[in-house]
Amino acid sequence: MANIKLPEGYKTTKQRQAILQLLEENVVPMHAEDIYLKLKEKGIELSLSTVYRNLDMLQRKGLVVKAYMLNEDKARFGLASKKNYLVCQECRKIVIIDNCPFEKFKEELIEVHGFDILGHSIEVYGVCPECKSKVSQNFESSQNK
Amino acid sequence: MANIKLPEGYKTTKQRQAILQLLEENVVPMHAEDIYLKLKEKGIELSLSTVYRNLDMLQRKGLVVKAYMLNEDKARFGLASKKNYLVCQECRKIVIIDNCPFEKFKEELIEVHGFDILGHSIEVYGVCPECKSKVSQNFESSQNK
DNA sequence: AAATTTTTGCAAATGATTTGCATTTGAAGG
DNA sequence: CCTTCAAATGCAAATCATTTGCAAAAATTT
Ligand SMILES: [Mn+2]
Ligand SMILES: [Mn+2]
Ligand SMILES: [Zn+2]
Ligand SMILES: [Zn+2]
Repeated sequence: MANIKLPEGYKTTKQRQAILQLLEENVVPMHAEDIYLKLKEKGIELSLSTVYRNLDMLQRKGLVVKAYMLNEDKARFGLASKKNYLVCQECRKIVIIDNCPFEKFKEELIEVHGFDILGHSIEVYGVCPECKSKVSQNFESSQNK
Repeated sequence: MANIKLPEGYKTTKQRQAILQLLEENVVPMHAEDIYLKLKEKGIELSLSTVYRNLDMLQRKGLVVKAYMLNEDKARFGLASKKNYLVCQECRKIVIIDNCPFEKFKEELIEVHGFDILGHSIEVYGVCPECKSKVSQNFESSQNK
């Protein structure tokens, strides 16, 4: 069901497939433990160390990206294709930024600093429209009492 | 010597001053333990937990930024003013990106996604000019034997 | 279906970060 | 200076995410 091709020499296991599929379904990069728990719920037998081992190898192979979010101390994992995003500070919702504006910027960096550029990651923190309206409602009602 | 004003209610201690000064001197965001060791070397008496406690409070107050670098699992800490940077994958050198190109991009994000934007962080991974030439030297000499 | 290689689960180890608590230090007044 | 009190420190112990060793299970290959 997961349409991601495993690198040469790695076997297809139900645990590995399930992890990849879950990452595909989820826009929000997940904690290792969340992956473990969600798959358990779905009735898939696996262990937390299997989750870690798979994420680690997928990351080394470039299929998965490991990232830390603001004010969090455990890693999140997501498919490498979903790398630039907006994060709502209220509800943790994530919106993928496509048409990444970085490409234009890249040229400039190469020119100015002489770096060979291998990759990048952009995180933008803010409040999503839904939470914005919630917050102003709360503010209004607190004014009224 | 450190020219950073502490937030209201916090006392000036030699440990705190030393940590801030070290962060000021260093372009590269540092591991908590590196801060601890470097200050010990300089003859300053402090403990690792003091380093952590201070970094934590400075981060909550917005003076310090905590970040994880690619392929590292422990946090680095740097002054908040030095937030967007280039990282050399070889030597870990960091080049601060000033004239952050994000501002132009911001408008677009607000318009398209309706987010209120509170902050952002950009990390670019690559190889610096010095390491580029080292790598090609190594390559050439390995070809010659 | 036997042989080979990879993967898994479990329990134990690791290592960064945090915390409790007794003691020291800094700032403010007198 | 001296006193007072909150804030900060050091140390040891605790926490908790992540890693690892090893024997058993599963996937590929013969
Ligand atoms: Mn979680
Ligand atoms: Mn270090
Ligand atoms: Zn939201
Ligand atoms: Zn370099």
